[in-house]
Order: sequence, then structure tokens, then C-alpha cells
Amino acid sequence: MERIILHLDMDAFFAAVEERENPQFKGMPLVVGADPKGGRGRGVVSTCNYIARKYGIHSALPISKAYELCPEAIFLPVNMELYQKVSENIMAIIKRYSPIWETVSLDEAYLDLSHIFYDRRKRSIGNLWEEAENLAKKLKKEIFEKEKLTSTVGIGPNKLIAKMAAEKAKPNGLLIIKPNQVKKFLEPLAIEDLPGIGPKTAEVLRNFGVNKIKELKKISKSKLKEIFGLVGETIYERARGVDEEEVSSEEIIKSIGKEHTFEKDTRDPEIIFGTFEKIIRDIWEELIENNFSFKTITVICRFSDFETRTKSKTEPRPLKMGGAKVKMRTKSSLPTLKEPTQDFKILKTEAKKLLLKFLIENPKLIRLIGLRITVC
DNA sequence: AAGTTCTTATTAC
DNA sequence: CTAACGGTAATAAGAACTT
Repeated sequence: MERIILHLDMDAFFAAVEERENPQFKGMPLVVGADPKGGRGRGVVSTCNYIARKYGIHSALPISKAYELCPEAIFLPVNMELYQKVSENIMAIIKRYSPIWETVSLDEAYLDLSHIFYDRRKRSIGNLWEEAENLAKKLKKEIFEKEKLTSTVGIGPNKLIAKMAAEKAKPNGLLIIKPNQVKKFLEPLAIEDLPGIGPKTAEVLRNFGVNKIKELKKISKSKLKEIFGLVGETIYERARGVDEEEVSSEEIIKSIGKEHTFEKDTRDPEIIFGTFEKIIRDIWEELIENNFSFKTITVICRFSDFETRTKSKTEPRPLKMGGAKVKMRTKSSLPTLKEPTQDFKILKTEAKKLLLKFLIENPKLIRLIGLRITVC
């Protein structure tokens, strides 16, 4: 059945919330992210307002570069609790517009509107899209009146098109792409505009003379599969505006991780293990809060030259019960076989063992350490 | 040969 | 000098390993 999907994207969300809370910054370039520390900061830009963007600043830009581009900008730290609260308010609003919703991040959400007009469906399909447009205007208006924040909405026959429409309409925009407009909408766009095509994939495609989605469509599915594997098949479908992903609020957490970049690269064991133990405790707390168990521990280490490596260890799983009978195992018979566990001691000792290996086998200064566990 | 584990690469917000 | 480059999570692929 044909669907009508809406994508909501808050405009420059973190920066917009800060502007709202600090009206004295209105009209000035505003950057939310790491502390620039006079140009020596190690972090990146989280979000910036549109004035800052005129200087070439954007999300994920190293904060040192942002400072260089516009030292007179207002630099604010990330106040995640605040944005989280505002996000909850917004999500509470949007959920009332459809029982089928999906939160993507603090500032993005999808709604499936298909069924809304289904019950009282009157005449033509075209009418349904008009009603979707009215709903979007109402939604934007309600968010603005209640939260004083502007947003952009994209509407399309699936999540892919809805998202791309919003991307093209921002800021404070509304763009509706009906099924018969999908082809015209997509073909002139750059390949990077297609979700799933990042810098690396784009570079490979450019080497094939492909720059626009229209050109991408000339490459066969089997060729894309040959070059990019499974991703290639997805790209083939997406280039044609095909996307069957459901809007669904179910989320299954598969891993929990924490990373920390040091102020300065270091080999000081006090600093390294002190930081690491805090990471271990934080992760374990989150594990217990969610009543998860873990089965794989992965330690991440980034060296001063940015080389990033991982080491992981999986707790061996219990012997599989095959078709034939398996002898009952007694605990004492498998001292080395462990099941997924919540045990803090195991997490701590195994994680530290892995980290120690990095220290032993590599003399370079360390920039970042991290820990991730896959949960079940 | 099949299933697991380990590691790296890529993407996205 | 020459790049600068956070934190969190998912997914895919291939090599290495175990059974």
C-alpha cells in the first residue's frame, strides 16, 4: 500500500536552543561544541547557527578550525541535559500526530501518516497529500508556538524521500515530494545527497565518472554489488527512490560504549588507567540500569598519529545443544566456559588486560581510549 | 565446511 | 611543522580461528 511518511528535522537544534535561552546572542555567530581553548581545543563543532555557517563553520568541523575561521563567534559547551529536555517536549508533540512514530536522534523524527487519512479517506490520492501538508504546517506551528524553535519537514512516499526532502528544504522549510515527483527530485541531486553515500563511497563513484544521482542510475545493480557489496544494492534501490523501511519506535540496544580523548597525548599510567576505570564503571552502571548482560568486550586505542586500533574478547558461549543429546554440563566441568554475564570483576579485569596489551606492544603516545561491550 | 571471533572500514547524528 | 578531527552506535566484510 502507498505510504505517506513525514520527516521532522529541527533547525540547527543545539544552537537554536542556546539562542532561545540566551537571546543576547541572537544575530551573532554561535557555535556549540568543544572548548576552543584559544584555538588549541581538541574537540569538534557539534552544531552552529546559520550565521556561523557563513564563515565556513559546520558540524563535525574541528573546533580549532572553527576558531580560526571566526574567533569572534560565541562558543558554548554542549548542554546535553537541556537539549534532551527540549527534545522530549518536541517528541511529545509529534507523537500526537500519529501513533506510528520513530525518534532518530534528539532533533529528528519520522511519522507514518498513511493510515491517518485512510479511515476518512474521501476522494483522490492527491487530497491525502494535501491533508499531509496541512498536518505538517500545523505541526511546525505548534512546535514553534510551544518551544519557540523552527523546524523543517519533508514528506514523501517513504523515509528516504521524506528525509531528503527535509534536507533540501531547511531551514524553516516544508517540502512535499509525491510519488510521481520522486524521479525529478532525485536525478539532479549529487550522489552525496543520498543517505548511505559518504565521502569514501562518493570518491569511488566519482572515479567512475558518477557525480549525480542520474548518472548513478546508469550503473547496474550487479556492478554496484561488485564494487560495494550489500551497500551497493541498497544504493541501487535508493537512487531510484525505493525504500521499504518501516517507521518503528522499537529500538534494540546492541552495544554500550564510552570513549575519552585526553587533553594531551599521554603514556602516564595514572592518567590512562584512572580514566579507563571510570569508563569501566560508567559502562557497568549502564549495563545494570538496563539489566543487560555482555558477551564481548572491545577496547579502543587511538595513538598520537591518529592510528586507531581495537582489541576484543568474547566470553565463550555455552556448548551448543545439537540435534543429538548433549551430556548435562556441571558447573565444575567447565571452568573456562562462561556465559554472557553482568559481572563487574570480569569486565574490569578483561578490559584492563586488553588495554595493557596496547601499552606493551606499542610505544606511541595515546590520544584516546575507549571501551565498548556488546550486550544481550 | 560451517560457525565464531577479531579487526577494520564506513556511515550517521 | 601542516593539518585541524568528539562521542556514540550500527552494519558490513574479510581474515583468522575453532569445531
